[in-house]
Amino acid sequence: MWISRKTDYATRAVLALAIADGQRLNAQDLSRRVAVPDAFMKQILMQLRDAGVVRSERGPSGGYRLNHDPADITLERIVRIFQGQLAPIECATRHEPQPCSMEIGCSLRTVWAEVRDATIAILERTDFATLAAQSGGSWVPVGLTTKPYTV
Amino acid sequence: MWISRKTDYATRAVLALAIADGQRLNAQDLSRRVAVPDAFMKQILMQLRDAGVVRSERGPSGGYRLNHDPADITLERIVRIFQGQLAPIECATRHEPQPCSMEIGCSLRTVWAEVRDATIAILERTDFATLAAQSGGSWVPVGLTTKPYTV
DNA sequence: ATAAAGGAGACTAGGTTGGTCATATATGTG
DNA sequence: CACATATATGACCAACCTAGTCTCCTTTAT
Ligand code: SF4
Ligand code: SF4
Repeated sequence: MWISRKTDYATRAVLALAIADGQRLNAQDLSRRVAVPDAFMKQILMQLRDAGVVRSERGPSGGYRLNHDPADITLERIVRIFQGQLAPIECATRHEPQPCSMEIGCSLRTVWAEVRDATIAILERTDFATLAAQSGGSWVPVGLTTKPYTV
Repeated sequence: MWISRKTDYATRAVLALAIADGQRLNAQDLSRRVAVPDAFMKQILMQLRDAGVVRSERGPSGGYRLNHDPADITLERIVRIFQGQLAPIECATRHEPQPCSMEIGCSLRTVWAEVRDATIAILERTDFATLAAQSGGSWVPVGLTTKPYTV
């Protein structure tokens, strides 16, 4: 239970943009498509923009679109933006692990490292082009009446 | 970073007891051996007792010992006691996943399920006899001067 | 000019984490 | 029995994190 709601929301947004296939979507539209409170969605989109994942255009008929080919955006990248390190415990991060007074000869730490590596492997090989393809072009919350992805 | 300090402390305690090989250790001794505040260690040992992992004896020269063969105690079991579900997100738990309005056709969810399965597989195949063996019979915090595991 | 969009940042209720402290109960030893 | 040493129980707490909201400002198409 370590994926925060915010991270989940962000991955939803990126997936929706990947499915939209280059179309520009505004924050409100996007927030309805992925069932996220729109004020919160805006905040999340800012972070995605700062991280270079999406780019924004202002003014009426402005909005957001992906900054790269969906095939080049991995789930690992999005998760890292919002969650930081992927190791289950601080002593087992790949980069600058936090020292622990028990770490000498700690066999637990190698297990956590295994979990870390397995997790990273899965998230790195998962890109949003594949995820979009698996969604078959349609992915909407239950109860959304407006036709999805048609202006 | 989803393993809480408490869970880490609990796994340390169980590993120390596994290394002690059936010897009875009291809370204070144990707390020094694994570098955990002793009042907190007691609280954790209560939870481990309630879960049936350790058994306790009261009075002078009382203490705790493992309730089963270390080979029969998996890391998965200890983690579940303190953390509950192992899935990275509520919608992807094996038992009674939390419904989500986006779940129909959600390709993200299958990825989280992959992460869940990989994690569980590693933690289930890791038992404390193996972990103890890998520690080579000695595992103490830096700075502990008293001879470990010799009365 | 106006309206529709993004941008920046302060604020917060409620829950979780990582503990502490006081007190009661059980038991081995002399 | 008295006493020291242990576990047992439960209340309590500060700090931090989560999941948001709200207000006001700037940009831009028409
Ligand atoms: S005890 Fe081992 S697993 Fe736990 S934090 Fe220290 S090094 Fe890591
Ligand atoms: S959007 Fe998909 S991954 Fe996220 S919570 Fe809903 S079902 Fe799970």
